[in-house]
Amino acid sequence: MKLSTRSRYGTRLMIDLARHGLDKFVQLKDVSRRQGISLKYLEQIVIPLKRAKYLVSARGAGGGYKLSRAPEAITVGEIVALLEGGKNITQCSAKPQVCERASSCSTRSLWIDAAEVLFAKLNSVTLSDLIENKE
Amino acid sequence: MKLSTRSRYGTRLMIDLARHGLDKFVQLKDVSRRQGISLKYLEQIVIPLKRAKYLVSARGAGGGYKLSRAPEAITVGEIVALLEGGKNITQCSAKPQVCERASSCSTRSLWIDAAEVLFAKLNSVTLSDLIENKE
DNA sequence: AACGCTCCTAGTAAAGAGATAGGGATAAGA
DNA sequence: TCTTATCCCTATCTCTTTACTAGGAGCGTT
Repeated sequence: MKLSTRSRYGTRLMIDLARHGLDKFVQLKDVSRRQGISLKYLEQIVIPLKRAKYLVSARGAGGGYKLSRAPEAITVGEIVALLEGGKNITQCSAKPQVCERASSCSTRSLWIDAAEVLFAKLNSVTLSDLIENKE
Repeated sequence: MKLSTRSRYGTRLMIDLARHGLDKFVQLKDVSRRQGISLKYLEQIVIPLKRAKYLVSARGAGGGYKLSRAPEAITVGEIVALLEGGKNITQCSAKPQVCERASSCSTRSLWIDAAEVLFAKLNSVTLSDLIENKE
């Protein structure tokens, strides 16, 4: 029941871009230095974020990444859902077939409801809400 | 970001006891059969629940377990928090010292708030709320 | 005394987390 | 055109956790 480093680092990466990359491309090298996260690890985390079009990239010297939308239009919930691989807290939420009891299980709908309130909270916070506080 | 089987099985165990063990002791063997969970695994899951006084046991022939409180007085949130080892979604929530950035991290308080709404939801549901539905 | 149950301690296989490593593709600038 | 900076892709590796399985000791009822 712990958030993975992928979600947490991914969120920090996005906040870093929101802080420094509104107009220009920001290099992962710099994010790595500022956030204290290994460059090679960041390179992996950035892939799904790029595929999902949350950011755009430029290759070659002087390249980097920047947000493809305004920070106000990107919620933490979206980032977490993307990097965690879904909005579910249990396997049976999305795939009832993994448990033969799913159809009649009184706990299953609770796990689904719980995940819903969790992501409702995360979706209520945008990147711009998190820029304010100093590093 | 997935609930462990310990929490999920533990919750089902407690519900099973709420259904069948209000007045008498129920054997884990029977819970195992009804819930389709290995007896040996249940024996492990039951330990923290017993230590935390959510249930009482009787040894020897005819022994077993039963709830120590009314089903209305036990919430799923308590069970999950116990079996997951806390109400936190990140390590840094309870132990800021694991991350040198904790004191100034704008995401940390978000992870804490998110865990709070999650457990608020789980705490709003008691065992008796879950007995109603058929197995 | 025999049996049935809880209780305690180990062990273990598989998966996932959290990285590290090496090099290829691409584009800017000298 | 060459060099360099950067993204991009794939593979590998270690460690921890998860999800069990196993064996037997302790205890109490019958």
